[in-house]
Amino acid sequence: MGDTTKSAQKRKYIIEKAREVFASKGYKTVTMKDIVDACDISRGGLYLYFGSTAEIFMAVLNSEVDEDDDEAIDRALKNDASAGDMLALFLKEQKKTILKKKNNLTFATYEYFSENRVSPADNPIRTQFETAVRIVERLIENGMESEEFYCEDPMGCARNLMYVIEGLKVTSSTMGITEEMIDRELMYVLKGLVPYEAEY
Amino acid sequence: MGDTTKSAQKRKYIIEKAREVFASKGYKTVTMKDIVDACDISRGGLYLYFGSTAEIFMAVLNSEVDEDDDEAIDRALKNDASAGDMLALFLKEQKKTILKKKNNLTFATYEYFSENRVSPADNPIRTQFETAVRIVERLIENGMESEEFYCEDPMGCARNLMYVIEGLKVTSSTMGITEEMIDRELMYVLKGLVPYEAEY
Amino acid sequence: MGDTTKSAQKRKYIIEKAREVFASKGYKTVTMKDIVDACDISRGGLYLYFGSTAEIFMAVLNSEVDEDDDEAIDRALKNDASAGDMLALFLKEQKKTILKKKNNLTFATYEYFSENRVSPADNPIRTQFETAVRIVERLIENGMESEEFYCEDPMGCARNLMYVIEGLKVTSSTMGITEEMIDRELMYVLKGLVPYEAEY
Amino acid sequence: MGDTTKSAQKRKYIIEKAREVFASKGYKTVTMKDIVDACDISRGGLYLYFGSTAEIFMAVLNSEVDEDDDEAIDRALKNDASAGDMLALFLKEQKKTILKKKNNLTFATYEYFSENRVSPADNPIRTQFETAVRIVERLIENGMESEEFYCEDPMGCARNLMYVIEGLKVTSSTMGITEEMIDRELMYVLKGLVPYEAEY
DNA sequence: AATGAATGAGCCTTCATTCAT
DNA sequence: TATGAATGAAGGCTCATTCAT
Repeated sequence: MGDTTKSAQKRKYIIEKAREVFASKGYKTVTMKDIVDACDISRGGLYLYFGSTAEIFMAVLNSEVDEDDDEAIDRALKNDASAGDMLALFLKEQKKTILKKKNNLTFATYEYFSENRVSPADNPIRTQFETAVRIVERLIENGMESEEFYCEDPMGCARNLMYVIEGLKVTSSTMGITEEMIDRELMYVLKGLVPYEAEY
Repeated sequence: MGDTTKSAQKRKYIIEKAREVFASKGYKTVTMKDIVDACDISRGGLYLYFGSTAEIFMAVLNSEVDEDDDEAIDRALKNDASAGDMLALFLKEQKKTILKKKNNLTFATYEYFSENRVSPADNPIRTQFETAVRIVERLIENGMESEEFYCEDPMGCARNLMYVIEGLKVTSSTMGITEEMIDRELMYVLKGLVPYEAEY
Repeated sequence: MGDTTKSAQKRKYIIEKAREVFASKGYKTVTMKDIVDACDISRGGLYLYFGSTAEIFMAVLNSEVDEDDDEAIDRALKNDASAGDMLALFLKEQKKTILKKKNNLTFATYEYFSENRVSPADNPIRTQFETAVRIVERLIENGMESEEFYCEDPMGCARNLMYVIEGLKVTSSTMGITEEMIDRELMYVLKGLVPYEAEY
Repeated sequence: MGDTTKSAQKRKYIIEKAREVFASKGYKTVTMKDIVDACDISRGGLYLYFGSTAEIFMAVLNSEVDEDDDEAIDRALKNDASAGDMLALFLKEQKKTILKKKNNLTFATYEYFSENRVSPADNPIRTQFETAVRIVERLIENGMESEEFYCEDPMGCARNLMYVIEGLKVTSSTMGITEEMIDRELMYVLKGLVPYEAEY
């Protein structure tokens, strides 16, 4: 699996370097020259692989191989973890994403999709958002069966949680945020799920 | 109050025109030329008033003189409105902001403060955010006194609401959003406040 | 008549310099930089006046204010010259055009209209060609009235002459030509016009 | 006759493909990349055979192995055709050349020799031109012997005809031309050859 | 022979910024 | 104050040409 030709390797290398550039500068102000410099290749050389920053950015996004949440969730599922543990794990991953400085593409992605409107179905951040909602909803339902959680509207609660997380992400990108602030918000939502006391 | 000299008038005029530009193009990609064109003044003329797009953008932001929520709230307060009505009014304003296409500086502001990190105290969107939280918190408390609302953690609830709104804003800028989607999320939060049934 | 503002003067200056460039390099291979260098202005400066070499070339062509043949012809007409003298004058001008090295736009014009096909009505070289045919035809007819010339098909003869001249022009641009060669061809045509002997 | 090695075959193949490129784009704007693309070979591969577009163009020209007029003329001569028929045949070939869209190198050739001045003796279009003049002259003389034609200056007439054809060629490249226009001009010249009436 | 990745020069175009008027 | 011409830097893109494989 995976093309291992030299060309494919270099493509991968460019994508990696470009991710760093986008993570630190956002999307809009990144130039082909920025990426050329980061990769230490020639101007023309870059054009052999990508024709524009938009193309590179899409390649960067597509290489984000869902390793984050989903993989961790899958691992957790296989381990017969409790719903509470799994939700905690999910939230831990989200926190990591919100807080990480290096390689954080959140804002660049906002910029890209603010400039290039795509249909909802093709919009990866929307798809990701909706997937996350469904995952959380499922976790809540599982938690209700095992009597770990109590919730009158699991789907509504899942959406509420994800919008809060989206709000935390943008807050982090634009105003700065601390781990405590994230914990406080997540905890508030979780409290609404726990029958008698919070255990997050 | 307010400088009414010709110079001040022109400054104001530039700011108005510039707001339209930022609202439609965002922050990063706006050039001095864009603003010169929008204002229909000379290149050199603009420089007499502002030295960069950053400077103009800050002027635009500072001219956003709290006319939005606060003014409406103030009007409402004077009218002896109930807490429920006032919260409904506040949310209506927020909805309007999220949905409006023209003159919507939300994303440009994100871009600006993502690029120019300022200390929390000087960050107007943070200040605005915190002000909004305090207003909502106060409204909830008022509502509890009048037994319109029931809430165990008014501050937590207020913050939850504002993060959801922040999430809705960025969703609107990047994925598109409908009025129904906004209503659904706001309703979910409000339901948690109503003793027995939702009346929003 | 004629805009005398500084801007118009500079425009004129650029056109003059550009003409020299097109005359020596043809049309296709001329770059904006070539013209910038010839004018000794800045890259950006040129763009204030013209957006492309095509635009400049059209401006050069349009500044070719018919001073050549027509003016000379007009002068001649006013002087009550004989048809023979006038035709001789016309041909002298054509010869000059064919032979001149400096400022000869013939080939550049060929290149331009070979690349940018325009409708016959808008094609200046076609218009010029047809005008010339009509002038020659008229001169022949006048010459017949004054019994200087004899010709069974004045229009056919006029066209034949102009196609020969066109052939001489392109020959000059691509193979080189001498004054003698031109004279020989023109003389051949003229001989067909003279009742008994050639007097050109 | 003819090298049949693989290498020579490939050279031939490149020349053929290149001819199409020059015919459709002219000479000056053709790049090595254009030819590489047309041949579907590698960049480096092309350089094994040719070092520049100029070199390729000369190869294309040299492969134009007089198949056109001369061959047809030769065929005609062998068939004991009359001078009138042969001249008609010659003109038909010329017309075909002027009118054909595909594979028409006329203008590219003009461009090449306008840029690269060569001595008259080495200039293939000049050589071709002069050969054609001599052929026509000969045909006229033959026609006089057989009393098909009458002409006081066969060489002058032959040159006149060929310059007209040159004029028609360039007109075709730059302004467009119809078959009728060509016929009209050729007919005009022929009429001058026919003792009493035209029979072309 | 043949490939095609890589380089770097060169042209295009747009902008921020300055400055004489 | 106000203008807008002028500059030069910066980034985009393409191509001729080379070279390791």
